[in-house]
Amino acid sequence: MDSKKDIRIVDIARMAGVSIGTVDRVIHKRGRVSEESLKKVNAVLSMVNYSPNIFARSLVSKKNYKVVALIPQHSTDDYWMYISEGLERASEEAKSSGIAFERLYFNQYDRASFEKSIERLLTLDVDGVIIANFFSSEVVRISKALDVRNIPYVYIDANIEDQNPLAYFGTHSYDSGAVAARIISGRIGQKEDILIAKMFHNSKELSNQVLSRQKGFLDYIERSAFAGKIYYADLKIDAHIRNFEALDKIFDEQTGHSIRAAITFNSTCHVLANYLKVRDRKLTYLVGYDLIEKNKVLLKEGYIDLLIGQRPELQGYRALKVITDKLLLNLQSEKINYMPIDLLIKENIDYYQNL
Amino acid sequence: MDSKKDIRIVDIARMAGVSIGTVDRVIHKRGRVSEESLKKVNAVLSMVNYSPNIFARSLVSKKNYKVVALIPQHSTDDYWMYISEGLERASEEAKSSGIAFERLYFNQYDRASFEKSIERLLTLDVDGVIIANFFSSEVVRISKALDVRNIPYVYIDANIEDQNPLAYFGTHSYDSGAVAARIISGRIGQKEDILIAKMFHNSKELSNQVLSRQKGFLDYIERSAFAGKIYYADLKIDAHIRNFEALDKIFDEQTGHSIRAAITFNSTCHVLANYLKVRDRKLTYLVGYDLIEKNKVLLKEGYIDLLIGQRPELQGYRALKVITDKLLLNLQSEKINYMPIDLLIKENIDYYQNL
DNA sequence: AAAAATAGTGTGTTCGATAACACACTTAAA
DNA sequence: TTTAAGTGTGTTATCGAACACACTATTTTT
Repeated sequence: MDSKKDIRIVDIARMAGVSIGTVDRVIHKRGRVSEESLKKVNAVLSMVNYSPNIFARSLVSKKNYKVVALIPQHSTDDYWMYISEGLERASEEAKSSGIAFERLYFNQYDRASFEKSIERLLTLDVDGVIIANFFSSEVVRISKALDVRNIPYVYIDANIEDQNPLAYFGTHSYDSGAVAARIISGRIGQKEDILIAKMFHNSKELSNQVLSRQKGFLDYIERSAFAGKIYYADLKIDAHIRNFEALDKIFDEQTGHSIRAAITFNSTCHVLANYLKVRDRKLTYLVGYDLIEKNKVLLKEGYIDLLIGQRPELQGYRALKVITDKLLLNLQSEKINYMPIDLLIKENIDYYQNL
Repeated sequence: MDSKKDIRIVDIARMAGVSIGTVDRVIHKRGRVSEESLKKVNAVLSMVNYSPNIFARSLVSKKNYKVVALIPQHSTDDYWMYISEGLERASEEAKSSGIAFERLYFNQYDRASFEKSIERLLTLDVDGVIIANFFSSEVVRISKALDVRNIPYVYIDANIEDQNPLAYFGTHSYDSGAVAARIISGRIGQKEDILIAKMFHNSKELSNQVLSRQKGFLDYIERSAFAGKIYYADLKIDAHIRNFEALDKIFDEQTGHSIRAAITFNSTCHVLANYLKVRDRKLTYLVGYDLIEKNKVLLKEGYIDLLIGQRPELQGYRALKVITDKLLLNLQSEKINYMPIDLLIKENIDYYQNL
C-alpha cells in the first residue's frame, strides 16, 4: 500500500531486460516491437500492477483532447443551464490536463437542428462526446458513427438500450413521479382532487421526461386508496392571459370539485404558483420540479410546498468527468447512473447543494 | 483562459531579469535574496497570476504531509462510520500527493479520553488536523496550541465561535428539527399527539446535536397551530426489554392519547420502528435521523416514513479536502459549511448518494 | 593580511512518462 | 551492387517545480 513502492516504467524495463522505449511502445501499442520483446514485457506487466504516474504523464503530455457536449439551447434559469454549469465546473478542473471542452447547441423542439449539430460534430476532430438524448433515432446513428471511430460518448437526460455509451446519467423520472404521488397523497384527503398542470411549448408534445414522471405519478395514485378526481390544465408557455383563463375555468367553473393539491411535471411550477398567488387561492399542497430561481422564490414565499430536484449540475459534472477519466486515466465507471431525487421544502432549501 | 499560456517560473524569472533560482527563493520565502531582486520579482508576481503547475510540483516533491483526524470511536453502521468513510475517500485521493492520513479515536462520552487524544496529537508531528468537536473547552485549548504552531485545523460536527479553524463542516441541527416538525405537522391532525423518543447512552446527557434538533422541532411546533400533546419516551441504548416496557406504558397506559406521529432525534429510530413492528402498532408518521443500514431497512419496509440525512460522508470528505487543498495548493475555502438536509422516503432512498 | 564565514545568484539534476531521434540491421527494389 | 525502405532497439531531451550545489562578491573573524 506504500505509495513510494509504485512501479515505474524503468522498473518494468529492467525486469523485462529491455529498454524503457520498448516498454513504452508496448504499453501504448505503438508497434515496432519484436515478438520476443513483446512477450517479455507483457509477462512482466501481467505480474506487476503498473499504473502510470499521472503527474509525470500530465506534465510531459502535450496531448490535447477535445470533448464536445451536444445540448439544447437554453435560457438562464433553466434546467439545462444548470447542467451546463456542471459541465463547466468539470471542464475547469480538467483544463490543466489538456482537455478542451466545447458545447454544440441544438433546438430541442426541432429534429432537423439536432441533425445539423450531429453533422457539425462529425466534422470536428473530437475525442469524447456528451449527448443530450432528445432524438433517439438520431442519437443511435451518431452513436454508431462514434463506435466506429472508437470515440467515447456519454448520454445524459435519457438512455437508449442496446447502445454502448461509456455511461448514462439521468434521473429516474418514473420513480420521481411516484415520490411526488406518495407525498401528495399523504397530504390530502382520499376524496380530494388533484390538478395536473401541463405546460406546452409551442404546442409541441410533452417531453418523455415529463410523460414518464406523470406516468409514475398516476400509477402510484391508481394503486393507492386515492378516490378523488384528477383535473388537467393545458397551459402554454408565455401565454399568460390564456393560462389564467384556463386555470380560472378549472377552479371556478368546474362545479363540485375540491382541488387541494396540484403538480407540474416540469420546471414551470412557478406559473401555477404565481396564478395561485395572484388569485389568492390556497391549496394544501403544490408540487413542482427543478430548483430554478423562480421556483425557489415561490417555495420560500410559501406558494410552492415542495420542489423535486434532480441535481442537473451533478449530472453535467459527472458526465464530463467520466469522459476525462476515461481519456486521461483510462478509468471505467458505472454504466447507468441515476441522480438522487431531492425533496426541497421551505425549511431545507437554504442548505441545498447541487453538486 | 488558454491553459497553454500558464505562467511558469522561468517566465517570471525572465520578466524580472533574474534566475529561476531567485524566483523560487522568493516564492518559497527561503531568503537569500537581495532587496533589489526581491522587489523586481514581487513586482512581476503582483502583475501576473502565477499558480504552480501541480503536476510538476507533485512529481518532484517528496514532501510528506501528515493529517490527523480526532474522531470518536464508533461501531459499524454508525453516523461516525460514514464520516470516516468520507475521510477515507478523500485520503485515497490525496495519497499520491504525499498526504498521509491517520485517525485518533476517543470516547465521545468521556472527556478524559478526549484530553488524552489531544496530548497524543501534540506529540505527533502533524501538518493538519480535523477535530470532531465534542468537548468545547478542550477543543479551544488545542485550537490555540495549533494556532501557535501555525497548523491548519478543521472542525466537524459542531462549531465554536471566536476560534480560527480553516473551516467548519456540520449540519444545521436546529433547522433540521424544524424541517421534521414542518413535515410531521402536515401529516397529522392539529389535535393529534406526537411522541419524542429520547435514546440515552449509559444514562449520560443527550448530545448538543440532538438537543438542538429537538429545540428546532419544538419551536416550530410551538409557532404552528399544533394543539396536541407531546409525549416523551426515555429509552436506553441496548436495554431492549426496558425500552419495550417504557413504550408499552406510553402507548397502553396513557389514557386518552392519540399519538399519530413519533420522532427520534438521533440515529436510533430503528429501535422505535422495531417496537412498532413487533407490537403491530400503526402510526401515521415516524421520522428518524441518519441513513444507517438498520434505518434504511425499516424505511423500505414501511415502518419508518421519513429519514433525515445529513451527508456524513460528504462532511468527512470535504473536511479533509479543505486541508489538503490548503497544504498542497494553499487554497482558501468557505469558513462555515452546512450540509444539506436530505429527506428520504421509501420511494427515493434507492437513488440517494451520500457524496 | 590571510582565512573563514556569509550573502546573493545561477546552474544542474531530479522526479516519471513520453516520444523524437539515432543507430544498427534486415529486406526489397533499382 | 547500390540504394531505398522498413524494423527493432536504446538514448535522450522535454515538461515545470524544487532544491542541492557551486561560484562570486562581500563581510567578518582570526
